[in-house]
Amino acid sequence: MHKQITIKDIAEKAKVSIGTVDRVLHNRSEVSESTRKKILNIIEKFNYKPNIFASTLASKKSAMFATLMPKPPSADGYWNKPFIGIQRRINELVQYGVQIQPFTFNQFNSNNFANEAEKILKLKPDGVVLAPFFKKESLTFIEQLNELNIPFVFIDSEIKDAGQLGYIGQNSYQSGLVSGKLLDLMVTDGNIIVIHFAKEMDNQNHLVQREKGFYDWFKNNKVDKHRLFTTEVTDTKNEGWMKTVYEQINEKHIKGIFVTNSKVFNVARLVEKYSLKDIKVIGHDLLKENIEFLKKDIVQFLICQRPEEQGYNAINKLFRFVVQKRIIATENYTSIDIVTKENVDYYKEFK
Amino acid sequence: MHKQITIKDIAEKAKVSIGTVDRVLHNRSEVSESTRKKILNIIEKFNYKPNIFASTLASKKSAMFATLMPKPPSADGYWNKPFIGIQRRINELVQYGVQIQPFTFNQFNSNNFANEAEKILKLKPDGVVLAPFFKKESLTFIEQLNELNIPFVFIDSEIKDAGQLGYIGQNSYQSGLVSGKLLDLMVTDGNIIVIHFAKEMDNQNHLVQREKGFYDWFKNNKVDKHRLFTTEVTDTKNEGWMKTVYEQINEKHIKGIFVTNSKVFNVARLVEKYSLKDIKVIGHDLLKENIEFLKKDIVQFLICQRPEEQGYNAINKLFRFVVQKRIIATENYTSIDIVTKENVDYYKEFK
DNA sequence: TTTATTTCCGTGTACGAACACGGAAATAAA
DNA sequence: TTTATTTCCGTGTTCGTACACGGAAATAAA
Repeated sequence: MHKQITIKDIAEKAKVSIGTVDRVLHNRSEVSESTRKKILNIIEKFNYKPNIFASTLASKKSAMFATLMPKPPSADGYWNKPFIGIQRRINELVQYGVQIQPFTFNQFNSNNFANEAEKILKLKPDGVVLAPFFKKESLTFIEQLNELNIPFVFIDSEIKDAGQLGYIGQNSYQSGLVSGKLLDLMVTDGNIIVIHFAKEMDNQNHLVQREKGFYDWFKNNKVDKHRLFTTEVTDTKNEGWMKTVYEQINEKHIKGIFVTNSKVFNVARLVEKYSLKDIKVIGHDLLKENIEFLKKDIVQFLICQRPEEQGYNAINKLFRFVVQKRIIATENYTSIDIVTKENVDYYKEFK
Repeated sequence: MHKQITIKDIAEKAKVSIGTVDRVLHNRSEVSESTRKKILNIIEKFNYKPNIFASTLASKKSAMFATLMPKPPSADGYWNKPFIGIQRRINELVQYGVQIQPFTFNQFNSNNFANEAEKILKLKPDGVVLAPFFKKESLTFIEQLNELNIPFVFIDSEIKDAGQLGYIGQNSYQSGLVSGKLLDLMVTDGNIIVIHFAKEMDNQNHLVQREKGFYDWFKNNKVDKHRLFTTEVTDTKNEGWMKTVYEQINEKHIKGIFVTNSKVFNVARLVEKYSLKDIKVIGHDLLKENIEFLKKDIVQFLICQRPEEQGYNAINKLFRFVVQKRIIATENYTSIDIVTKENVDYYKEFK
């Protein structure tokens, strides 16, 4: 092992005591300018790196992180997945004394979001993982986090230049391009429809971006052999929506469907119910049910973004910054994975 | 932080000295059966976990790992990539005192492999990352590793049940299926050719498996609108091979080409040289040149396996097992990534 | 010059585990 | 009973950093 220089070594080289070096390292109290410089030079020259083991052992501080994400409606819901990754990284870090305090909010209630954010602030955690679902509320939350000097990372979606430690999520526009390409490849003739399953499109910037990318692919590549339509389905509680969509499919000679989020299983159910043939379907995310339809070849492609990995990485970012005091890359666009029947088995499990 | 119990605590509870507890923990020397049991009970009951920081600090042991992989022919060669990932993980682990000793061998010389393996054995590292290119030589190497109790992981390809800590690589057959699906999707009429660029197919089990998967996709899906051909190109030093392949393309009415490894740029050059139109090309791996051809739309898809991540994970596996003494999952099939012009930017960089 | 105040810095202890040394108690051999 | 041998266990030091305490030296105020 390449021998690392220690504080003691530095002290010897600089002909001062360990305490003095310590003061320089932590600007603890006054040190004369001359010896400070001397010590800093040596630190620089010999590339001193504190021994993380001794450091944490001596300081015996432990970090507590908070997460703020939508509450998943069921055990299969999308938002369980980032949390699985978060849990996993936390488990790995128990020996480092890292703890987590999860908070969730109702996706349709911005007040709830604000309340939970308030709770987090009271807790004064050492770091926050945040899905900035409601922009206004997120901004006030972030402002306070910045004031308290609490680092935070965005997950899933982001607000630019808000002082975040980083963002972890997908480039939705770009993933729309991918969907466009794939659906065009499969649909030789006939038209295409984009379906949004969402109660309120306001806070669903992802879906808008994906649609935009999707349309742009056809524009950019000058493909005009199909006409494109878009529709929104706000309520899937009763199956009334199916009829409406089914009629559209028939009337508009639809041969390809792009669902802008993980609710593609709805369309798959529709396809099954009406025994539609020759319809190609693309959607998002590896929900259990989506995978089943993928294997049955009712859905041809799923675009996925490794949500577990995102959660894992979010905590990891905080850990590296807060505990290990490393410098962190801000950017973190997740890969846009193209998943099909043939390779889905190698994405399902999260390593 | 949930307070962890310490050796001192155990000693107090058991009314013995710290040294005794220490002896029980490390079976260092004799301890009377009664006190041993008493201590073990307390350890069990309070779920004692050694403080990893104090432990590593005190023992100041450091691990040394060796790697044995093919020597890349150039700085752009495929085999640089796993090594980049290895380096990266090693860098992260310097503070843990982890070191690495890389060994490479000539892909066309099994003696060279054996020699390098010999060197590694002399070194007695704490772990080995190994690409078992030559089966016979690998087996004798592995046997000795097992004797010396040196854990090892396979990378890229594997030998089943050889006592490895794990395997990290792709399922080649399955990736062949994916290539089949994609190429069929793009090629509406015309025939398809599979090209192996390899000097000796003997040690290239991957390529064989990929071809097999490729063919099987058409068989399984009862697609017989194209005829399939296979050819091998053993030498690309001079451009003579191009003419031969070009003639085949014409004669056999080829509209789709599948290259079973990273040398797909060769075919792309051919396509450019002869200004071929309407030819769809699929290959493997994100080499710089391959990416360029992907962006130019001369290659339509690249199947990729995140080689950097594989290297990273290989070292990580060893680290977790050797240094952190954790239990490790053996299996580790890498994802089969479908990369296209539209999503390549999110695979290029290795995080 | 004496006393008060500021600036500067050395010493000592703690963190929790690893390990070495050697001493006491128990047992066996003389 | 004395000596030798084995079984068992306590004490003390080390790893490298963090941090508290307080003392000496330098400067300012009396």
